[in-house]
Amino acid sequence: MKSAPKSRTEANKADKHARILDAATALFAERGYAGTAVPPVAERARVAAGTIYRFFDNKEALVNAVFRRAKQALGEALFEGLDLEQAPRPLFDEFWARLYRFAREQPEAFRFLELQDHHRYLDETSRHLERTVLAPVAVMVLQLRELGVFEPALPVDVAMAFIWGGFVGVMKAERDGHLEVDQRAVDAARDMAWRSCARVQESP
Amino acid sequence: MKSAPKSRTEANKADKHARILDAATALFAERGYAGTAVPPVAERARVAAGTIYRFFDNKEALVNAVFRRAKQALGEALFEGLDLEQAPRPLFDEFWARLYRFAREQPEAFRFLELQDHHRYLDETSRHLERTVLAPVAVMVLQLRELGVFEPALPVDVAMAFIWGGFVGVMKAERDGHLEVDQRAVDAARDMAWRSCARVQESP
Amino acid sequence: MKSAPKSRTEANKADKHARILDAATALFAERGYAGTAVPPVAERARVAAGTIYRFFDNKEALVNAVFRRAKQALGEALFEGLDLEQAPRPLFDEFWARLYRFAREQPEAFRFLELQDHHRYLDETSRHLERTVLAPVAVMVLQLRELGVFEPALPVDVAMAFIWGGFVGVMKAERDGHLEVDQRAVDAARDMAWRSCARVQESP
Amino acid sequence: MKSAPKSRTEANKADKHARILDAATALFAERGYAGTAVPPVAERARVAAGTIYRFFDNKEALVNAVFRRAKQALGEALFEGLDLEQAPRPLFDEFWARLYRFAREQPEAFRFLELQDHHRYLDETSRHLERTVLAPVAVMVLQLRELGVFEPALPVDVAMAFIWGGFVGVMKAERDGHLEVDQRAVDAARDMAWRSCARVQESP
DNA sequence: TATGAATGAGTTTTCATTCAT
DNA sequence: CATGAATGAAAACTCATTCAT
Repeated sequence: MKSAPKSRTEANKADKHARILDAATALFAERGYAGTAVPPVAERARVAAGTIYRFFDNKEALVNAVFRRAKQALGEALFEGLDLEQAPRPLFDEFWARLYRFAREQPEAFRFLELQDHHRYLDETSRHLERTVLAPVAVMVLQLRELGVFEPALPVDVAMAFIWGGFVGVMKAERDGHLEVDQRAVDAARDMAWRSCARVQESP
Repeated sequence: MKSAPKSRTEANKADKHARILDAATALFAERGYAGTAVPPVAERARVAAGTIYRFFDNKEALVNAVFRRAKQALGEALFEGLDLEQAPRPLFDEFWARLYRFAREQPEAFRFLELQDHHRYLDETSRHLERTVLAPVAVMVLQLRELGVFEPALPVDVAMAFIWGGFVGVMKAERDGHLEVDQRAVDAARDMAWRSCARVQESP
Repeated sequence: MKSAPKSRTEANKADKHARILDAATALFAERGYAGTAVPPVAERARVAAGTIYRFFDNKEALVNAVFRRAKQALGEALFEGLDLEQAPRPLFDEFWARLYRFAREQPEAFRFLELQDHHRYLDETSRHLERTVLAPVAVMVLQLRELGVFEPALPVDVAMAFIWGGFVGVMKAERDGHLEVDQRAVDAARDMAWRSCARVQESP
Repeated sequence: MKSAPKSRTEANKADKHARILDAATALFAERGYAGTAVPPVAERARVAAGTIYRFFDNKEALVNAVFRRAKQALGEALFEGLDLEQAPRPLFDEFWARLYRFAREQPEAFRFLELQDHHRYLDETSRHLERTVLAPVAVMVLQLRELGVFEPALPVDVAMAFIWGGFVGVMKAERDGHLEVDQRAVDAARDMAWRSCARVQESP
């Protein structure tokens, strides 16, 4: 089921393309888009500066490609092969574990996605992806609310924004040195996230 | 009991200083530090570009001043005159209301503070302020945990990062067009925040 | 023989004028004309920057005034009350002593005069002064040559340039740390200068 | 026995480097360091302004490179292949001729070296070169003194500073229009220099 | 008249992009 | 195609000069 074997040249080319995206992701994540010059990206990717322009029209096209790849990777990390038939709490726990694994395994992509000035350079395609990728989460939240596991009055969009923000906040706190995120901390955050949505048991 | 009236010149000077900080806060919030050139800041502040350098040694000193003023304002908005003797839930609600008011009344300061990766340019004084200003929140969380209102196992640092991140996530979702933050949404987010920490009632 | 007493205001004014010239001489000597900003001159002179422009049309007028005062001072130091009737060697020694005293008592003026980029900003009046002030030296050299004390073939202009340059070279070497100019060194230089011109005794 | 021919590109690069140094030497010599802006240097070197910063970190690095090249060139012009075994007077005459040839063939380098107050921008390496290059002259003077050709009491450092200054003074006088330096003048200056050091014949 | 804050043109320096090799 | 030196427009910053007070 493999795709046709690529020629040496093509493989090489794909390789360079990936190296450029890797380098750009890392540097944009660290210094921001405006704060990153193109030549350092080239250097980190071990290509010439001019080569970047054979793959991407300009710096803005590059950052959009970086964004899309990162967002896609996030979507895959969260949902690929996810068993939606599980009981709510195990499903939620797996979701959280996947989120955390993504943040650890692709820290640059995660961090880049959380940069805040995206709106200045994202094109329509990227913006659309932004809206699409996390859509399954909305479905999950909606279902759990219907099932009576989550608060009936919980607004789905608020819930998603809050939980996502909460996770990001924890990871950002670590980067800023306010916190060390070990398994205990991740679990604590996960439990907070769950409780924030879960239906409160009425005392008898 | 007012302080002595300032001379025209002094008032003017303070004025310019403030106008520069205002302009810089707004533009840094919108475009990021590296993405903002000095002349647009000057133009927005209605001063010449060179004037900025009479008040601030360089662009980095300016962004640090912006940061400090914003952080101070946040601290004041959250804690000034806050009655810590209230019952836990009303106290928490007031805290949340103050947070929201700050985000609404000083949107640029809020946005600058929370939507930027500051670590590249903050100096030691600013970093110290960063650590200091929200310290009272930690105290609050700690007390509520001691009182048995919050989960006994709740790690204070994780809780703060998560709730803060959740709030930021909600405001960011609004800016990104994913959400409209009206009173209902704010209340929903507040309730999520509370539940995320609150001790779960054991079923009998 | 004093000039009419000046009013307080006039004295004050003359004072400021002198302070500005002093400050400018010192800073121009140290940093060069182009390397010296006007505000530091004002600060050193304890006047406001704008005040300088009440006394001098612009920076160029200021540097010309500095030049003229320094050159005049040099002329006076060298020739005022000089007894031209002395025997050649004592006359030469006194001349050298006066030159050295000027370099020591007005080091900034001396150093400023030896800066090399004067031609960029000196106006015609200053240039004329340049040519005039040292004219008496030419006369001295000429006479000594006529008297057979100096070499008969000695070109007056070369002799003046060489000796002046030699003295400057010694003082500059001190500034550059290559040399300490004490009395012994001054005397050695003086003797070199004398010998460089003096008629060589034929061996019998 | 030639070195391997350089590729077009390499030659071109070395060329640009040299052109920039040439242009900078000429302009710094004429207007001083602070008085020279970078774009005129670029224009004279027929490169873009930005190109200068590919070769030199900043303007200060450029002026240091200019200084070193000029000082090296002076050292070579004075000492390369100089036959130290000659009789004192012919050796001195050759030294003087070399000095004059340098001033004529590389007027900008000579002028830059001697007509600037370098101490504001020279780095340690340049300062070291400054002290090193003329060291052989000191040796020469010392030997001639030992041999009894020069005055026994002649202080070497004063002698060097005086003679060097004298030469510079003569060349400066020419540039200032006080003098025309033809062979006769050069010879006259050379003889002055010699006499300034030479042991005086006692009358019998 | 003196002040010194403000100005904005000019300076040094950076960097996205091109193009000869 | 890939390279990376070169470009020049734009950024950060300086400073001679002005003018409201």
